[in-house]
Amino acid sequence: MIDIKLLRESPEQFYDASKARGFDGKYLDEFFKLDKDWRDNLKVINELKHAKNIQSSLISELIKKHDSPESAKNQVREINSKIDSLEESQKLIEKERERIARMIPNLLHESVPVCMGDENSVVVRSWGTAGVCVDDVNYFKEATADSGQFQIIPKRPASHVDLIQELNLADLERASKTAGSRFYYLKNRLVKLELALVNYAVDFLSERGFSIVEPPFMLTYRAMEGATDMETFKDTLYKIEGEDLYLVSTSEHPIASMFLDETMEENDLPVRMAGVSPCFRREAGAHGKDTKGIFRVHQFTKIEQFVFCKPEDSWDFLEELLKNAEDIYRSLNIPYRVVNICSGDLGNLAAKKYDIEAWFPSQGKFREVVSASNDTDYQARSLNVKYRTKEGNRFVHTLNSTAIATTRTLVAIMENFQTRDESGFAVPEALIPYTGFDFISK
RNA sequence: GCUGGGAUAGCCUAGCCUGGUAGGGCGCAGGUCUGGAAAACCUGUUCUCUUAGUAGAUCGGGAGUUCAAAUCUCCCUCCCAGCGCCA
Repeated sequence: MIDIKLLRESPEQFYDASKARGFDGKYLDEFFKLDKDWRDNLKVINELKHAKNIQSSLISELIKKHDSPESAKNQVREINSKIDSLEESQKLIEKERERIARMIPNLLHESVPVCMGDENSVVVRSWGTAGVCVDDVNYFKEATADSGQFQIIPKRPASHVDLIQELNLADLERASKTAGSRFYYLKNRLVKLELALVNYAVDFLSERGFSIVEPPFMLTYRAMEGATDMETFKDTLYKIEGEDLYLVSTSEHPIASMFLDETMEENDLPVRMAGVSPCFRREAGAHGKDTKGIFRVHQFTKIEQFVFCKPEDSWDFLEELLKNAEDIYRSLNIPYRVVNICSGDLGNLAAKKYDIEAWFPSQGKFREVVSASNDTDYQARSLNVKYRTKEGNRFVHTLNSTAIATTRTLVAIMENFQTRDESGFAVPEALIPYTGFDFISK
């Protein structure tokens, strides 16, 4: 959530940020109207309570002096009925103000490109030598701002959908029978390769100072609401029937909410954590997109980087998280580009976001595999996570970034390391110590 | 799941039986003192409000009784111990 005090003090920057994100400022107008009502109401309530407290101590004195307190009692009863009705309407105002305040997006970092639509996001750099089919060369050049290295390949490799069925690496039909579309039974060496990716990412991040966390895979509404933007995302979450529990859609959320309502010590910051968890996503609204295979699924495993830090350090940490993720993809030898996501395509929490998009030669496209965001104090405020300084308690800054989302990375490997004859694919060298084999074929 | 004991400010703790301004300690910050420090003493330590007060709120959460609830009643959550069940 945004800083309400800051919003009252300098509303202009919030109007600017909203405009850049493609919202009109109506909900801000609405907020200010409700906030004024709330404050006016509060003033009256506090005055009444003050009068009540005076009468109350008067009663206590009268009783001590053996005088009759009846008239004072009646006065308190009268005041109480006024307070009751005012507080009732105050509650309604507060609830609505809260609902609107939670919709107000974070301010933007100055380096975020201001525009609508993901095609306008700025390509920061590209890496690796991509295998590009003749038909895709123009797209590739454009998508890398003409700076991408590539090698012409005679035709697009087999799609991962065909390959996993051909090589007996997954059973999609039976998963759709037992669980529905967008589920999968992974099989055989693909399971080992997935476990290798998990272990590789865990080791990689351990060596870079992250502690490893396997969080709860479900969260209460309170924790989930603090960690994410429920207004936008509640339709994408699975709810456990009859319980106040939601399946996590990323370990970002259980890790962010780990310190809910806590005050951390300044010396304990920064905290770097690597979360390992399954991610459950309803993918509502994604009908027709990537319907086949394991590219977009309801359940996958992800290793996530998360940082709690002091406000003055968070922009450096965004670069650190991006570098870690890039280094992982470089070590796997998967070509990619880095994109600075433009204002119209940012989530409400993020002040700035980089995506890493891997090259998928059989789709002839760059597709998102990593998303690294600085949420500044926005998430920490909703979760009430502070740290102690000599000048008082301040909200921490939080950042998150994918390290490896297994299914998409598996697809990237299958497509980029495929043999010309489509009979199999190589295991990236960095993973061989984890798999114990260097090739997957029939 | 059952029985019992708990939850008070960053931490520890008193108050609860018997309703009437939440007290103390530690830690931290500032001050007095000092050449400097320690000790001692003093002040402060959570949240809200643009009339910043002789203001309001706050004792795990919610509801109730009452003029008044940390305190009494009911419901819920979590923690601890014992018992039960269990991969």
